[in-house]
Parts: sequence; C-alpha cells; structure tokens
Amino acid sequence: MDELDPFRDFQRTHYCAEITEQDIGREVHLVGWVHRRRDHGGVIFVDLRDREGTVQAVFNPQHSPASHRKADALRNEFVIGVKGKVSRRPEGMTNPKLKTGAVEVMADELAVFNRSRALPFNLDEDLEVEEAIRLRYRFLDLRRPSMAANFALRHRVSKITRDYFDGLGFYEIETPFLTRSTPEGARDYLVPSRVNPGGFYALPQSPQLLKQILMVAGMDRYFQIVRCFRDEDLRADRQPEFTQVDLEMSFVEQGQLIEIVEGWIARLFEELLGKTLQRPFPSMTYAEAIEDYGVDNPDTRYGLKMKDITDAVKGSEFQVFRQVIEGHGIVKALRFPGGTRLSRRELDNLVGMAKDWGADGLIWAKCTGAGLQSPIAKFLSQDIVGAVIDRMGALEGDLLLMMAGSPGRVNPWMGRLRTELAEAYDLIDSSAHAFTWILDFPLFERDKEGHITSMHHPFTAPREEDIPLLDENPEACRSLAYDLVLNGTEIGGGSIRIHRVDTQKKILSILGISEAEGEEKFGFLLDALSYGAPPHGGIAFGLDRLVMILAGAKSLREVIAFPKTQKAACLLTQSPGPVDAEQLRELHIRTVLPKKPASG
RNA sequence: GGGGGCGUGGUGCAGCUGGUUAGCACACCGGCCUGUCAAGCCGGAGGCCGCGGGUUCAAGUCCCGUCGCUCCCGCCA
Repeated sequence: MDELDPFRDFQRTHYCAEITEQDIGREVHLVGWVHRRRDHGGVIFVDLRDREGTVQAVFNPQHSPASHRKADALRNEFVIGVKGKVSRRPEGMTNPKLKTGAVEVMADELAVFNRSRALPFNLDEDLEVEEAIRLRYRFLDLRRPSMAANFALRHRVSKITRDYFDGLGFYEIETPFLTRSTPEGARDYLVPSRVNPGGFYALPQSPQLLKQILMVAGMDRYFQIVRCFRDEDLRADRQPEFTQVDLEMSFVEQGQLIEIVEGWIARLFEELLGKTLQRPFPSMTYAEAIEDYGVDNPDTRYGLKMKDITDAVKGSEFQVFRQVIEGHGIVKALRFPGGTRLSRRELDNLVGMAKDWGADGLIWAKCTGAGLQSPIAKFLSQDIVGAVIDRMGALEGDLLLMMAGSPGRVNPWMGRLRTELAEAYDLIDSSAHAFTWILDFPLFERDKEGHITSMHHPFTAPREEDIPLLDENPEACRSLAYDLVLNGTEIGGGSIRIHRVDTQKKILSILGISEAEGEEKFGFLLDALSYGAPPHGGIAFGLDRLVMILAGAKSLREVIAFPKTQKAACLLTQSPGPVDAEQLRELHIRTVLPKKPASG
C-alpha cells in the first residue's frame, strides 16, 4: 500500500475557486478533494475541489515526472495537496462553465493526505439519489457543491439577521432547553430528571414565555436564533427540531413590529438574491384570506380567488345546494379562466381528487356561448345561471368549479383545489416571491371536540375594540396576531401579548383553565405580569423555511445539515437508539413497549 | 392513526398480459491513450430482484403481511 503523506508545513494559499487570471504566474498551494480525475495516459487532469469550488490541476510527465507518477494512483475523493504555478489555459482549452475555467494549476508537487473508498453514490452530478442513502452518508452528500451552497446561504442569513437586529438594539439572549412542559400546542419532547425522580423537563416548542419574561425583566428588545422542538409528524417543511428567529420588543405596536420585520426580510432578499422588495408588504385579514383563498396561508403568486355564491344559487332545484343552504352551509365557486379546454377526463380527475379529500362532490360548469354546460345545468334556472355568471365575472371559455357544504370543510377543500389547479396548469411564476401579512386572526377557535382553544396561543392580546366581546361572544373576538406568508408558506407568526394580569386570567378562564391550573402551569408568568409588565409583542420566523425558499429547495432537509427522516430518525447516527438498563435505572424510567402480535 | 408513490449489482433506471440465460447507463477493477473537463476506446468483475409468507408446473412480475424512504390528510404555527 502506498504511503500517505503527512500533513506538515502545508500552508494553503487559496481556496480552489479563488484562483483567477490575476494569479497567473503565481505559486499557489491548494488542498482539497479529487473531484474527478481524467487520465490521458500522458497528462492527467484533476479537478480539485474544496468548499468554495473546483480548479483544474494538471500533472504533466514532462513538467514534473514524480507528481505525474503519483497522480496515477489518485481516485475520487482522495484528499490531496497540490503546489504549483497558475497558468493560463492554452488557446481553445478554456471551460466557460467553470468559474476557474480560464486557468489551471501546473502541479510541481502532489501530497496525498488520505484515500477514499469507492463512493456509494455519485457526488458531482445532480442525479437523484435515494434520500435514505444520502442521509446515511451525509458527510458525502454535504460535499456536493449544491449542498455546500445551501449552507453558505444559511450562514449568511444568520449573519445578516444578527447584524440587522443588533443594529436596532436587540440583545441576543439564550433561553434554556431544559424547561417545563406547558399545555396547548404541540406534543413535547421530554427529558427525564435524574435528580428529581419522576420529574421531566420539556424541550421548548418555542421560547415564548421566557421571552415575555425578558420583557418584564426590562431587556426591552430580545432576539435569538434558537432551536425549537415539537414531537409531531413530519412533512417536507416540518422537522421535529427546527430553528426559529425569535424576537420580542417592549413598548411596541403591531405596525411598528411589522415594519421592523419587513426591513429585515427586505435586507435578506436584497443582499442574498439581489432583489428589491416592494414595501410595505401586502396584507389581508384572516377573514379575507378564508373568503378569497379558503386558507390562512394563501399563495398569492396567482389568482383563482374564490367567491361565495350561496345567495346566488339559493332557490335552485339542485338538491345538494338546497340541503346545504338549509343546513346553514355555503356554496363557493372558483373561476378558472380558459378552463373550458379541460377534457371530460380532466374534469373527472378533479372531481375524483375532491372526493379523495372527503368532499361529497365537486361541480363543474363550462361557460360556453350557449350558456352553462354542466352536469347540474338542468337544475339551474336562467336567473340563477345569470346570477352566478354575474357574481363570478365569468366569461365565455371559463370553467367554474363549485363546492357546497359547511364553511369549515368547503373553504379548505376549495383552497386546496386552487393550488392543485395552479400546479397542474402551470399558473405559478416560480421566480416570484409573494409576501402577504395575515392580520386580525380570531382569538379563539373550536377544536374537534368543540372546546374553545387559542388560535395562536393563550398570551395573544385581543384587539382593543373586541375586548367587550370576550364576555358575550368570545369566538367573534379578533386578536392582535399576525402571520407572514410567502408563496403559500407561513414563514413567521407572532402577536402583541397580553401585559395585564387581569386580562390574562380572563383569557385562561375562557379557555377552561381553572385558576388553580393556571397558577400551577403559568404561575410564573402571571406573577411576572403583576410586577410592572410593559406592553410588548413579538414574532418568530422559521429560519429553515426561509432558507429553503431562498435556496429554492423543495424540502427542509436540503438546508438542515443533519435532518431527521419522516419517522424522526437520523440515518447517520442511527438515533433514536437503545440505552443501557443502567441509564434507565438512574433516570427512574421503565419502558413499556407496545404489544406485538405473537409470532408463531 | 389513514391514504398514495417507490424499493431490481455501489448508484440511477428498464424488465409487457407470470415463462426458461434479469438488461442498460454511470461508478468500480485492468489495459490503451499528452489537452481533457460528464474525456475517449477495449476488456473484466459485480444481483438472495427490501424481507417473510401464499397462489402456480413456473413469481422480479400476481396476492397477503412486514420493514425502510418519500408525498399528503389527521396532528402541528
């Protein structure tokens, strides 16, 4: 076996990708990985790669017989050092695809610091490789230039974020990971306490209460780039541990906070994408979002807004409409311009899709010169057809898609139909970045069991003018909560908080949390609020989601160095894994595994 | 918890209504080659078709179960 060279007295002078025509004639010392080797029998080319990119090293037997001989043994991903002079590539040999394509390094010396086994997958091509393999060999996957670029971007997002908030007088303050479980929200990750038998810490879902306490503590402006944990099922845009840009300010109102956040986002886009964002960002109320888009995170890169046509179809002969309207349901419609070109098969697919979601049906109607062409046309009088066309602003060639049912079901389904249509018929400008603030969220909502819960969280302040509603009709009460949506993804959300202890107690009581329970779970907050808490509010952003969008990635896993799989496992470290019985004993823990069906 | 997709040499894929020797590209190994850059040419090695069961004369192919990865619903700001 060939000897490896010691790494000694080898001072790197440049990153590979930094070599330019300015360096021609200069001696450079480079280190990195063999990205690819091309052996022509005589001359050998090696694309030498480091974090920043690649440069071509040339091993010529006439120029340096010893290093040429040594280069013969190089293979992909060997770790080497090259000393040599930068030269201009011969006429016609430049590679315009490479940043360093006009130059090359004529190798005088080659040092081989380490070898590599044959690779489990190809690193350089943007071929799709099964994600399980990429994750298992994440150290190789991350060497791919596109991944390196994602982390360079992520670093710059963090750096700009720190600089921006520092510039506005925010303190970066750390909050504990070992904290206590609070009700509401997501499932907690729990950590058993060795010294307190039977006691558990919870990893924070967000530093919510502690940042409010920091405001009470007079810190005035706080921010943190902080890991948060939620033990819920994963999605392409949801990991069990994720990073928030979390901030909180005292003596602030919604408008001012929004302005500060927009300044930050605009700076990120300006510096990272060279894109100037129009400010202020557009906004709509929660009620408008639901009315027009069916969801509270509308993708505003395209139209296809929907409209309520309940009153227009009232009195129709169509049984489904009649029954729904009698049952206080709604009928909503969406206009797809030019949609009459859809074939019967395509329409059936749309209907089938809606039924897969659980919808009772989806009704289509083509606007033709001869009126509405639809399976339900015979149930609709001329008056009703006229009213619908009028309401929808439908033109000849348009397709109308209608759904009837309770608002809680029809709105999200129509919202989903809208995105499916936009995707299927290519209505999305993928280069666009459409921001929308969603304002005036309801303070409360009802869960499946009919219990009243906080829409945002229990510390969100009601709108001043809606406070009287707390007693009469809490569900109509709007809050001072706000979300920022980008291209249909919620990237941040926050609120003005309750700073009066009496209001906070009232909210808890509406939520059905008894005084004793409130005292036990949030006593420290109630205490803090009663010692001169300043008016305050804040917001938190999903850093991973933001970086994902900036990087144009389809999954969070592309911008997280060591992400979890959908089953919340790390394929690199094989976590979660078993622990010793002794460790469990110390923690006063006994595991009870689910029963498996008896085998044999 | 539920629904969809995928699983075939190291990687990416093909393999028809079940049929005899499982194919292609890249990677790998050996050889040739002094200007390539996804180098090229010649040759070679490499497969328990995820795993288990079933149907059948016969299963990569059909059925059931299971495991893994993934997308979505539920859940989650």
